[in-house]
Amino acid sequence: MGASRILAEIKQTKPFASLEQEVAVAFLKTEDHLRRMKAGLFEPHGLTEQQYNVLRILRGAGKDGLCTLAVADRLIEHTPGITRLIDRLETKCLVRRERAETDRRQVYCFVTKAALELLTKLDPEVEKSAKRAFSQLKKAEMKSLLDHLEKIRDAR
Amino acid sequence: MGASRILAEIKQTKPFASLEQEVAVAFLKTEDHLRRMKAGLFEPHGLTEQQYNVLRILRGAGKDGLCTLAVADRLIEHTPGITRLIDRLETKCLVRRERAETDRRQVYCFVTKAALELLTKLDPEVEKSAKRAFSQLKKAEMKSLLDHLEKIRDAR
DNA sequence: TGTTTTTTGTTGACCTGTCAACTATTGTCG
DNA sequence: CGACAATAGTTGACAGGTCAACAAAAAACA
Repeated sequence: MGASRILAEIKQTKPFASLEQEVAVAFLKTEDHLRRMKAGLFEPHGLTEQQYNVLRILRGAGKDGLCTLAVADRLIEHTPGITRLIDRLETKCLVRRERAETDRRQVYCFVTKAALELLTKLDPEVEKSAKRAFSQLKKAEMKSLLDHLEKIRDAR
Repeated sequence: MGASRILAEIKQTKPFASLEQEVAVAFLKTEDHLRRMKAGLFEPHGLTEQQYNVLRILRGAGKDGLCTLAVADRLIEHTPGITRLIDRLETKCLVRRERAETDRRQVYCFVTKAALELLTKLDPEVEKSAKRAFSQLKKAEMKSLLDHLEKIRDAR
């Protein structure tokens, strides 16, 4: 039953080549599930998940701001996309950019007041959504999941 | 130590609002890790992960082929992208398409011989990659992980 | 000082995901 | 049969991830 469940979901008849491949597919399905959930959360506010992540990072940076690549660094993802991502946030007046005087290569980014208000409104929704997403897991299960995820990231 | 590990990875100082949010971030990091791993696997063969998935689905369908939306259905992801995805596979001569005679709206897709050969070459690599990705997990841990992932997908 | 290297950020091109709108064909129902 | 709805697929537009190439400024170095 456990094994056949994922097989049914992907409409395959052949069994998995290995337990590892079954985990890989289950992971993919779960990723997708969570991604849709989050998209549904942010979309009503005109944000994408990545845009929200950038805003959170910038809120964390406070009024010192952060230069562009430092934002990219803290993001899951990396350099080239960040410029355009922040472009869109600037267009929406959620981010303000300013070239550094000391090092004129750097561009510092700051959250605007509007962004802070939006984030404040989103905070409880994000929390609620996370609680719901993992509502079927007990605390101990979540901890075990955290541990497994860590081990996956540690594999070489 | 467990908790501070992810905090360090995302270079945040504030603790997580909740265990649930910590799991969400850990999940995101792990997704990214796996995605890069797979990209590195397929890229040398000129394929993306999605293209590979489509080829596997079509191999599974055998010489009966599958109509376009049936492929999309079996994919994690959905309709509109599928046309262009298959366009690119057709360009590479890995997929052949044919309009159905009985229902002229339908377009059936088939893997080509070249695609089958490519898949045969990839099979052991995919298996090896999956084994390595989850090499730090014992069998029981993988099963527990499968169970947790299922519970996440079940949450409403 | 002047040349070279590194850092910071940006742009172009391509692939994918997503939504809305659209075509063509088939099915339904009065 | 003819209007209308449903189905299969396609297209356009935009967000994002990714790579390679690039410009500007700063740092290193001879």
